[in-house]
Amino acid sequence: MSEYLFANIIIDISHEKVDRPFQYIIPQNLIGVVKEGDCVEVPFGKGNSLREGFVIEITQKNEYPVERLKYLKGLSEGKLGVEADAVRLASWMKKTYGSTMIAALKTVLPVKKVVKSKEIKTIIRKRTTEEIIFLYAQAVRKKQKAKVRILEELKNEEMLPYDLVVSKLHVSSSTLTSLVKDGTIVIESEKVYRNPVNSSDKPEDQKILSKEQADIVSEITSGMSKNMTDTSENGKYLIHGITGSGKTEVYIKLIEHAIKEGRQCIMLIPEIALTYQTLMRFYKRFGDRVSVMNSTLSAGEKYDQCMRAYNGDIDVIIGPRSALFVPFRKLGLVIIDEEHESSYISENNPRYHARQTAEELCRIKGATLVLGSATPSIETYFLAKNGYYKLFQMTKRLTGNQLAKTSIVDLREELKNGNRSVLSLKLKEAIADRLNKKEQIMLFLNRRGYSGFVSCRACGHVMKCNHCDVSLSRHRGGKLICHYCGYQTQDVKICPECGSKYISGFKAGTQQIEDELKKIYPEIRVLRMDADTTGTKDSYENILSSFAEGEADVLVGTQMIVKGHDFPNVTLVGILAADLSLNDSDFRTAERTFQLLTQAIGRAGRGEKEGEAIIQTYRPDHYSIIHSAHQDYEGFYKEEIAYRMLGDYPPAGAMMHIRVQSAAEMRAESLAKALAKRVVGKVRVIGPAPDTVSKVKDMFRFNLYLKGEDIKDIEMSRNKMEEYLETAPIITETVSFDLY
DNA sequence: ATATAACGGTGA
DNA sequence: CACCGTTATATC
Repeated sequence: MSEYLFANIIIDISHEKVDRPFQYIIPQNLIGVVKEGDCVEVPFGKGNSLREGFVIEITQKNEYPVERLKYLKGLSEGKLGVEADAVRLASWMKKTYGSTMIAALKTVLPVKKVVKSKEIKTIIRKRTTEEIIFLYAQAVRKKQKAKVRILEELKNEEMLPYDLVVSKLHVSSSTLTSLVKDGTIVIESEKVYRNPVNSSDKPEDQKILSKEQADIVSEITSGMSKNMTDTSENGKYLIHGITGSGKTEVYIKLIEHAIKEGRQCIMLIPEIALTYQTLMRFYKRFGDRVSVMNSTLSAGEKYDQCMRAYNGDIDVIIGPRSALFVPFRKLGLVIIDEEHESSYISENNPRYHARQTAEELCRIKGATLVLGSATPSIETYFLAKNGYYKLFQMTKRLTGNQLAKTSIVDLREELKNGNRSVLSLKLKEAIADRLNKKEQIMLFLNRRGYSGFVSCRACGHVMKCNHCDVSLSRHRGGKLICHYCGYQTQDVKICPECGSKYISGFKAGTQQIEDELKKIYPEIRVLRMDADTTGTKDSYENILSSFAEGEADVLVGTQMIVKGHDFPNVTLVGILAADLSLNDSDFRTAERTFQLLTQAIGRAGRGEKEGEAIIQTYRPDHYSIIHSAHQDYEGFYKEEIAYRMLGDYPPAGAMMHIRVQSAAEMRAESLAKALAKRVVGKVRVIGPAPDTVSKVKDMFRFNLYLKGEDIKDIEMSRNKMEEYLETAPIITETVSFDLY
């Protein structure tokens, strides 16, 4: 320890490797003046030439002998606007999510990588539309599916981006070479890349907005324009629009407006929903001013994208949460589509939440934030109701076709009537009907939360914790444990509600369903999609596209099948056990169930034909199921928010989840207990208790929950815990903090 | 980035 | 071995 204060500084971040901070002494007169995230001038190198750097940490510990440290020169006005903004954002992330500054910087700054410049290839059509149509018909006849897909696109487009065709249309390079050989197309490299699809000369794409859409666009754009002169107050909006109400068109208009004002846009999309159709709409409108980022890009390619943005070569970036950190100089608009999606929360450190981070980014940049969803998260909707976001409702479907006719089947009745199959009578009939009509079916198995909870097959009763209103799960040794508070009780043999002996852990996988279907309809062609059948991202897309091509009658799957893709020929959606996710042990289960069901129902009847949805459940009276069957978000919200208020769950109060992992069970538990003692302020501690998955890869997990009215108390408690962790003798333990 | 140390080849 | 050009290395 010494009497000095030191500043850890990163020099000239855009050029240097980010992971090397240098330490300087803060001179007396600057103590209290220099803050974390500030841009400062320091003498650097042998010549002591003055360089600009960013303060990432202020500390009393010197990592280096004091005699060899230099003095910080002073504050710099920091003309590197983009970098300074990034550092500010990183500093906010560090504070909010409790990561290290280095980790935060690494996510925020584009990591410089030596890039072997990969040429961008373009496919150019060499035949007339008539010839293409002829070839298309020929391909259909020969059942050349890949060729059909590409020719279909070529009917309308003179040229297509090569990457997009390969990745999103699943056309292999061999297919393309054969097309090149017979002279249908040529492939050109980026050097001579011209973009014929210009935003201005494509008037047929300028769809006329409905009144609903136009009103939203005009209100948000006028706010954006005001923002040009006064950036102190940036607009924040939530668009609640049912599926098919035309949100994308609104986004496009908003982006156009921002570009007209010389500003750039970031549009976040859940990775899984990045479909070819959606992308093409943006390409057609914005040509080469738009760029897409996805997880298949290499680090070098990602860096390339960032440089293009930095140099002003593009105006729009579309991508998953990491696209938020693309360094635009004059960012004017951030759009987050499907705002409620869980993929917006980062899994690794810093565990940032894209919505909150976007909000801070917009504040720093004076940019407008637009959130969109058919089923907004309760938190967001709550904030919108309280005026924090301006709320817009889009209630009309553009196509005019109706939402799927939805019915609920009570599985308890089915069992009473002697049907012990996973498929109810009504669903079986509907399946037979669709098979007859050669229409397609999706069966959705809500398997989330299948973690050994115990339910009665006769009455649907689920064993619950007496203190938490969450389900208990069965553990080895005949114990039922609440993973939320740690409450334990003995396993039961007969249902305490109805006395039936049909009480057991619920089991049903996609495999069983496939077997069952094959038994009843031997001819049926089934495609299965779950974590087991989709090892790679590619196989996931392959299954979806072969289903879209009509290669199967039924698609059976878990969550993944309800997102993204439109299948116009699907007229029946069956939800096999709607309440399974209700037995998740966390306060957001009803919300997730509602969202999933709403999305699943929305899959039926996307084309011309009318759709039908059948929800099978043991809980036909549960509000999340009833409201989703009626597609009634508002009704669901009212009940859900009342429940949150009652239990002090977010958004009514702040809540944090702390997970302790250790190879030794005892150590994990005792560390969790030690952490619980560090809590300060008005904070209630719940737990520690073993996680639902109590052991993963030989690491035992314990959870601790903090609840409080004021988020500051919780943050303070977290800081205390982190302080403790620095001194604690931790060997194999890891701790993660997660703010809800 | 940039100064310097270290390296390494060349020609007298 | 002095001399210069290249390359590796550390910068608090």
